[in-house]
Amino acid sequence: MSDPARPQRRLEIRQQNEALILQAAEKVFAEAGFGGATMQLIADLAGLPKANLHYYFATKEDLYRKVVRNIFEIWLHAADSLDNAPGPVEGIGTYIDAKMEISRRHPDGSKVWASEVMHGAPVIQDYLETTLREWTSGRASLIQRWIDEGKMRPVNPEHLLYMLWATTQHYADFGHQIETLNGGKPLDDRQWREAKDSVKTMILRGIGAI
Amino acid sequence: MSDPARPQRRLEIRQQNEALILQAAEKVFAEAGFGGATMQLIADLAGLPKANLHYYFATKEDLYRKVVRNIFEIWLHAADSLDNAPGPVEGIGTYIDAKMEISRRHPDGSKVWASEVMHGAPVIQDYLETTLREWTSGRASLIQRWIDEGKMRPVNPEHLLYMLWATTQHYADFGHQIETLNGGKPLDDRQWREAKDSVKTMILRGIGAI
DNA sequence: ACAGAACCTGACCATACGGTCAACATAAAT
DNA sequence: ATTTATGTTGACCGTATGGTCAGGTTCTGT
Repeated sequence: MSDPARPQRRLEIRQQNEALILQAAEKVFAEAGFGGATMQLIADLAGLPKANLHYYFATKEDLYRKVVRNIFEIWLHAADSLDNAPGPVEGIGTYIDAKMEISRRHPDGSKVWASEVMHGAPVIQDYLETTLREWTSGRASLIQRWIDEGKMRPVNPEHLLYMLWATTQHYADFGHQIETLNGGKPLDDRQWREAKDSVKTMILRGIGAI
Repeated sequence: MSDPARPQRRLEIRQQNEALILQAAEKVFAEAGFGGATMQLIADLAGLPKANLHYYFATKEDLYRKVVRNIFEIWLHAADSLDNAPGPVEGIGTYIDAKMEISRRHPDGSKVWASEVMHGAPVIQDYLETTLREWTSGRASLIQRWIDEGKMRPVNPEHLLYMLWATTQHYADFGHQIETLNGGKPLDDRQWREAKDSVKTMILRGIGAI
């Protein structure tokens, strides 16, 4: 039935279904990997018939591609905290907070990203070579500036960035292992705060910023 | 043809073929994930007919299970360096060296392990709950002892262990990303030395051991 | 009211995959 | 020399999966 009160019905439906599918896909890809994921599973989780998925996303690879790019965007935005910071304590401190928060709220995305990179970045390679490369060299310069200004000890900026990525994403990618070592229970609020504090303290002290 | 000069022919063949298959399997599982890997691919890489794989390993899951357990063993042995060390500088320093060396020489194993844990540890869960849990609490006590003896600042031992795992394994699991950011070339000897030094310096300084 | 576009979906298809098996080859034991 | 156990392999099978499509429904502009 046509509904004159909602003139944008078509657009609405499209956006809603695409979001539903992408959300389900992210979870299934995270849990099973690209090869292990099935369109049927994603369809079931999204509550749509499988054929409907193929109406919005031509192929499984196409759907996967969009999931990965979505994640990449979120990743990049987290870096805004690094810029416009007066020094490493605020800049890197907030960056760690932001990335830890993503690991907590968005673990599936982190896993899909890790999986993609581990398998040689078949669909995101171009982004690695352009966007990520620029991003990295930009932040490396920023860190170098802080070093030159005497705000932290001289460390290799690239390896510092790797350490930031590794440490924060570990709480998402290896969340299951951490949960198991935590007696089978996910970290609670207090434990997440402790994790953040530990990471921040060790890294900021490690670079001589505090 | 029978060869009386080699009375152990059977054993030899078995060991050689099993090793060949496990080696090929590790690579394929690392590159494609469990779901994406096919027995045919593993067979081709091992230079054996597919049916032969099923003679030595009943199912794909069985083969995968053995690959994962192999890796787990290597992992645990790397920890010997932690024990019998007089303090954190030597203990954690050598541990980082050992784990970085594994990441460099055995990246496929690291990826398979990461993949397994990311997907909820379907085949290694029991090991996580027994062996790894004991291992972790043992090393956490060791670290706590060092703290009590004033050899390092008070930090949360668990989170320090997570940081050690995350940082070192990152060079294997995200090796492709690092390679891309390094201009498409793998890290050379000098760069690996710099990576090790960076990690060691930042962490040891981060815990106040140096 | 009507036409045309966008959306929906059950049924279907080709393929690829894990796994089996029967027949054979080689090695070891007697 | 003969028998038995172990290793080898091409051909085959059932199933699950990604993807298609025809026919239908709902929406939107005129």
